[in-house]
Amino acid sequence: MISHAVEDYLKAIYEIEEDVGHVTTSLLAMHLAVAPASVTGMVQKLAKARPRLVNYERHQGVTLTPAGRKIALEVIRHHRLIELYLAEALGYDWDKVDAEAEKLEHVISEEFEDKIAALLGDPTVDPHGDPIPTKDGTVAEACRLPLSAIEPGCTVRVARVRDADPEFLRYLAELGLTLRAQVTVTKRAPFDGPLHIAVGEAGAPVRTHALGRSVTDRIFVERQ
Amino acid sequence: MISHAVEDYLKAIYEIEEDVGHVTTSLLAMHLAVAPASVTGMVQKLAKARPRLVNYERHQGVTLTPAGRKIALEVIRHHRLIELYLAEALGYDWDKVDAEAEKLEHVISEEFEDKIAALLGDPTVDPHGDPIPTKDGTVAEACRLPLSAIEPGCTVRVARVRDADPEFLRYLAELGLTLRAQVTVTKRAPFDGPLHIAVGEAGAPVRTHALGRSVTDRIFVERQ
DNA sequence: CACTGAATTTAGGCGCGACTAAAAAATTAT
DNA sequence: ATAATTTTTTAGTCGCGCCTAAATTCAGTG
Repeated sequence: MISHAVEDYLKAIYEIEEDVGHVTTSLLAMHLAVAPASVTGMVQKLAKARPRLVNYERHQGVTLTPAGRKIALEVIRHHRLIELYLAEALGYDWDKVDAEAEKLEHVISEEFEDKIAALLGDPTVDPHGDPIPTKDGTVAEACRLPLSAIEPGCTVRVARVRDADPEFLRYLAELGLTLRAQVTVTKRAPFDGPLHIAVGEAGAPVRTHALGRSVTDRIFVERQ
Repeated sequence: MISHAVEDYLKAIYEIEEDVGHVTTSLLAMHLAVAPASVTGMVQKLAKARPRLVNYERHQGVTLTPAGRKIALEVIRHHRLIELYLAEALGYDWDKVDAEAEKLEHVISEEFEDKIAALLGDPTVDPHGDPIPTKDGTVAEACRLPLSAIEPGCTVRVARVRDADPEFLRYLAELGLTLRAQVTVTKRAPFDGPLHIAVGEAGAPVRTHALGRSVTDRIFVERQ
């Protein structure tokens, strides 16, 4: 039996690997809100497990083995399916879904997974635009074009928000910057000045904002 | 923070208290699939907790304190709401809902509870006919009239099935004996002979069965 | 190349909730 | 009333996942 803790470690390793590249003890410790020494201990256990779940050599960081990656993706699939289900079926706001999914992801059965996936029509992204891994363990390439890189004059759509902080998500929602919202970049200040944007669909009231990099770097968009 | 284990103990104590009357160490051990010594240990802890969750004196059995009962009822409310939600919203068969709810009951938030309760229209019974405690901790009197006590000639409705065994529940479903099914008792054999019944609504095809006490004692009915 | 500061690992421990084996208490039978 | 049986409790352990404090190893600088 795989414990919840192990699932959390594997998921965290996958996520850090994905958006930092190299997984260190201290990054894992921060991500999991645990002391670095605890991470070392657990990682050593995962490396000794049969089948091995991670590759580990002291001071060299951690990588997932195929077996470890498989489990990580199953948990992430659960997480993102549940997030979407909570939003679609129960009317959750997008800032609340992460915390609830964090707990549910470890306990739902295969049957539950299949039922909500079918009910949602085998969706490909969760409410933050993160891709939902398929049952056989493939993940679509995530959108990696930050709003901060868009030239003035371009119109794009919000495709992904890379942050789970409820306060940040509520802030974005207030600005109208929800998933699939249309955004036109009107002006880009030199250096690291704010980005001026207009949010809204054609024909609907448009709201304008000036946003710093800490915001625009976390919003990924797709050209239309 | 209340652990899942503590919640399971309090729930088990409540359930045994309800349908046996006196809660002994060994009954609890069986119910929880745990060694009797483990029960003694945990019960002593619950009795020392602040606020005290159970009343306990060695060799005298256990009872819930108001604080313990409150927690037990919250967990049971979760359990039964989830069972009904799984059946209604996700199309689960009634033999599968218990196992899934057993895991989910410990992790859902208040918000989740409220949302599914509202979505189900504040229901009063779960798919097995067990009453769902209200949020303020009141429980409707459960139906206590066993099918085995019904006189030949009487027509009743299935109001509650007091068994969580999936195999048993599938067996009942096969006979047509689901919640709210109409049953007419046609003949009662002397002593502990089988009870002859006819299952089905007026105008619909009726199926007849002969059932032993081990079955008819677990089915509770209401007169129409 | 040695020094310094940061990151990582080792060592030792703790609380939780389970276990087994053995003692003690309660219940039932003689 | 006492002996035999069952139930319950005590005593002592174990694995898990976390902690802190104290080594150790790494990486960047003079």
